Amino acid sequence: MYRLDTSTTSIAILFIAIVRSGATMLELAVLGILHDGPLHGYEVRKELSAKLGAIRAAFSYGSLYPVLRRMREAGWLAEEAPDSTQDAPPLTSRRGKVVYRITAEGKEHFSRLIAQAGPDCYDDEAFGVHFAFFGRTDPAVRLRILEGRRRRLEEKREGLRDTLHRAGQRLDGYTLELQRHGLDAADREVRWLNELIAQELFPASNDAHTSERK
Amino acid sequence: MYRLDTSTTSIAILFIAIVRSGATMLELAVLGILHDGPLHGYEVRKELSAKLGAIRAAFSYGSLYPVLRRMREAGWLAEEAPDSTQDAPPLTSRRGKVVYRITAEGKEHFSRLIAQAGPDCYDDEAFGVHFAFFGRTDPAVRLRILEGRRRRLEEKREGLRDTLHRAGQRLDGYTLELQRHGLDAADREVRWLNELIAQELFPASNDAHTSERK
DNA sequence: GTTAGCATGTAAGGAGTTACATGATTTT
DNA sequence: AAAATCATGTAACTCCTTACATGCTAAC
Repeated sequence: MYRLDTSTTSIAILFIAIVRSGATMLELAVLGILHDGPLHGYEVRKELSAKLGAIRAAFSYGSLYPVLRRMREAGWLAEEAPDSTQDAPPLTSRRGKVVYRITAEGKEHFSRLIAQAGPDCYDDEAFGVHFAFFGRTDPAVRLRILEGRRRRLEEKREGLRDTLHRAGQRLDGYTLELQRHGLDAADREVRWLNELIAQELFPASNDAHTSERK
Repeated sequence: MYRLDTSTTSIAILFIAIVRSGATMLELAVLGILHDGPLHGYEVRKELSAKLGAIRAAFSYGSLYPVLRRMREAGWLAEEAPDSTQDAPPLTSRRGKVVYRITAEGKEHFSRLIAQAGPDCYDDEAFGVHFAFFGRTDPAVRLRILEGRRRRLEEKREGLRDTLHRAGQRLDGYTLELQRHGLDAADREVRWLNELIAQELFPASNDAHTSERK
């Protein structure tokens, strides 16, 4: 009995350790972006800014570079040999570009992070980052995330409607306007998600209104 | 000359200290919410959640309580005497509710924070918080913030359009969809801001389409 | 008399930013 | 040769969350 308890505990701890191992958005995004080919830090930021421009401002170098180093140390990234390509070899002293590529371990880690996709990933930002990498995400996981996000937004909508009804009269005009705008945005995003979910379920008709019913 | 230099430096440091003195969103929000009357911590969170529900999730107690304490120490809040009202006096030992009210200094600080309103306050969240307290904001400052926010969104829109045009073909369908949705949301918010700005400038016609032209 | 909800707090740490410091390469 | 831009990095700090710990009050 004691033995069983102990091993159960160990497994639980291991599980927790895996589940909550520093899955920051930045790490996920870096793995995702390097999936498409090696880049150096500066380029990583640019690509990330383009890919995630819709959902957040650019990451600062102050967070990017340390993360790249840590990810290399963890084995998820490796420094690309600077040879082969016609980059003039440094010749003088050091401090050239450092080109990173994703390793096999890195790809595995990325898949694990994506598949895990817990309730955290229904937040505005986390959802956006996950969505941006849907191209490399399992269809079942895609659906789960879309539905989770929709759920989250529906809750938010309810909260806002509640506030408008129950406390509406004692809120000033600007606050009311803010609630209305938020409610509207949430409504729109729910509709957007509905379309996306429908497309995931019935990937058929590529837009044009076909005569098929439903 | 030396004297002048030294005092100039001192003034500069003091100025910096004032300008960048921990103007967190939470502090601003607490001051704003207590402007309407004294509350204890638990209630502060509830009121804040209602007021800011459109723009962010509830603050955690883990940040709220320490902030309340620091703000009391700074003199912006004071503990409301628990007397007068019919709250049964504690009788036994301690740890009753702690009711906070805003002080005169707190009101001043709030006004200063609002009037300052730098470029930081055009971010999604900071803008939302500032907007929520427009009822206590000087009209000129309101206009400045609305226009700054609009500017910010226009830049974002440009960035997104750029990405769609210049890198559109090498982005996958999901990423494109994300950009389009972001662009749409930005468009909408710009239009919303345009209406708000118009209302600030010409506070007349309270909605109904009057026959006045323009 | 014990569960559930109200209420207050602390300690540790996560995920980033800002500001700084430096060097290489390209443009003017 | 100066200025701009590309490129890498560190140290200190900020703001907030999670997880924990505690106690009071009402309802069942």
